[in-house]
Amino acid sequence: MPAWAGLPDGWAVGETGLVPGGATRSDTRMGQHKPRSRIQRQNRETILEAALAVFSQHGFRGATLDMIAAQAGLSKPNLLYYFPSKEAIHVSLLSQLMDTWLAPLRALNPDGDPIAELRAYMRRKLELSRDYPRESRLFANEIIQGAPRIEHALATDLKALVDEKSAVIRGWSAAGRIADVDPHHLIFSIWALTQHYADFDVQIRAVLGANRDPLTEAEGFLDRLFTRLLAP
Amino acid sequence: MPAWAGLPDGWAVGETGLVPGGATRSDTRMGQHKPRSRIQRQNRETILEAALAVFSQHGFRGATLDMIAAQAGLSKPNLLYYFPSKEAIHVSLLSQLMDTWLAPLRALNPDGDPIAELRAYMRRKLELSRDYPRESRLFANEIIQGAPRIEHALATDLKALVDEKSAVIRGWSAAGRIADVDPHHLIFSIWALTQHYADFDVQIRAVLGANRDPLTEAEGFLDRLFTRLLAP
DNA sequence: ATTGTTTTTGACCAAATGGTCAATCGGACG
DNA sequence: CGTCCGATTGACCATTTGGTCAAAAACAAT
Repeated sequence: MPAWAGLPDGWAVGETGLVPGGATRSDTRMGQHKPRSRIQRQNRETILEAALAVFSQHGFRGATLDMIAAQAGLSKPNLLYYFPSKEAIHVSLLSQLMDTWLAPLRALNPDGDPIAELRAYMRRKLELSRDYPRESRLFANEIIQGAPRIEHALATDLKALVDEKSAVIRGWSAAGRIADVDPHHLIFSIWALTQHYADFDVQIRAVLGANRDPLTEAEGFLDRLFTRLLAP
Repeated sequence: MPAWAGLPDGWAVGETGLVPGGATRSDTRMGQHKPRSRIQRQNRETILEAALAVFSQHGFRGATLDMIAAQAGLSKPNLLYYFPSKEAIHVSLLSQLMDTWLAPLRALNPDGDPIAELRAYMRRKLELSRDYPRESRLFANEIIQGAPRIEHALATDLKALVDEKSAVIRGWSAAGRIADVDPHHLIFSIWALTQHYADFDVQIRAVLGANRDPLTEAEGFLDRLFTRLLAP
């Protein structure tokens, strides 16, 4: 199963999945690509799971269809029976990822307690780093290389969401309920600090040495950090 | 010229540069690979500069010798006259980079004012993100993919340096001159927050929209953040 | 000019890689 | 049992790519 199964999700968005067999779906309603057979869903999931492992570790170009096929336990032509191309697999992963990735920010409740809400947001993002490091690295790889495949989503969906939540945070500042910090950079700092523990995992473990638990320690550290930063 | 020319550097370390021509250096002292002709130094620099641009944008496997050759204005066989392989170019870049990258931490002065020292460290790292984003991304690419080529340096050189400076910071905490925070995670937070502005540049600009200057804003934000975090 | 050395490159090569295709397999159903 | 259709794959292909090599330029020293 895909790693993000059972998350505060919402599917939606892109999903560039062309149905195998080539034939156009007889379904008239647009965007209704679901009716795949049991075995099809199964294999698509297997492939995406394998592709996640390979893409996140080697990047798009570093990954080969053979690697993904081997990891999935399928033949290469069989991969291409379920996905039209290597890029389609990649895009499919990215579009699923976006939702999972933004869910924690979506959940920021304007009516909750400001500091509690922001700390909860940070903690949820840290949980993603702990539980879904491969997804984090897949995303990081894409952004570092200039986000060729998701730049548009960043400038539209992501920007809209961040702007919306920034307004909320600005309101909290104005009301004196949290310190007066730039909301955008506050959000960036949450991203940076939490994702760092997934993306730079090797480095962190190399520096800390074995028998220390980076993610657990991070929780305490970051909690203190944001508490101090946000105190009015 | 390489982008990091004129930095608080120190060369040293690896430098896996085999001298073209195949002949062994007559120099008896080990590690003395320098005596290259003017044109050789020139072309090696041109190649490394081009390779930095290409590797940092496409990752190791995403980069091709043809891209690098084109960027450098040289023929592909000519590249391989100056470097034995694609990997040698990459390693050469990484080993130079390590020094530049760690210089700011090395400069942390145990006898200075704790908060001023740590803020200065943060600011120097942020300057690296502003002035050498390609180097930052090259490094990030390598770490994300498991640091296959520099894991050893991380576990030895880097760990040693961080441990050393951590002891200093712990001393400051114990003396009540800064708040009691875990030194390792404090350093990680500086890395995360500053490098994020280089590595995730596209995302940040997409979210902030044009006509905002991320790096300048970041300086103020981060200064406030660390001031609040470290206040005893 | 002549000779010797360093640089440069066009032509090639073998391996890797994304993708195609015709043929085969397998199971559901009549 | 036989038919049909989705699933699977071995063989194959064109292109890309890291790397080689022998020959040609450049250049230096006499």
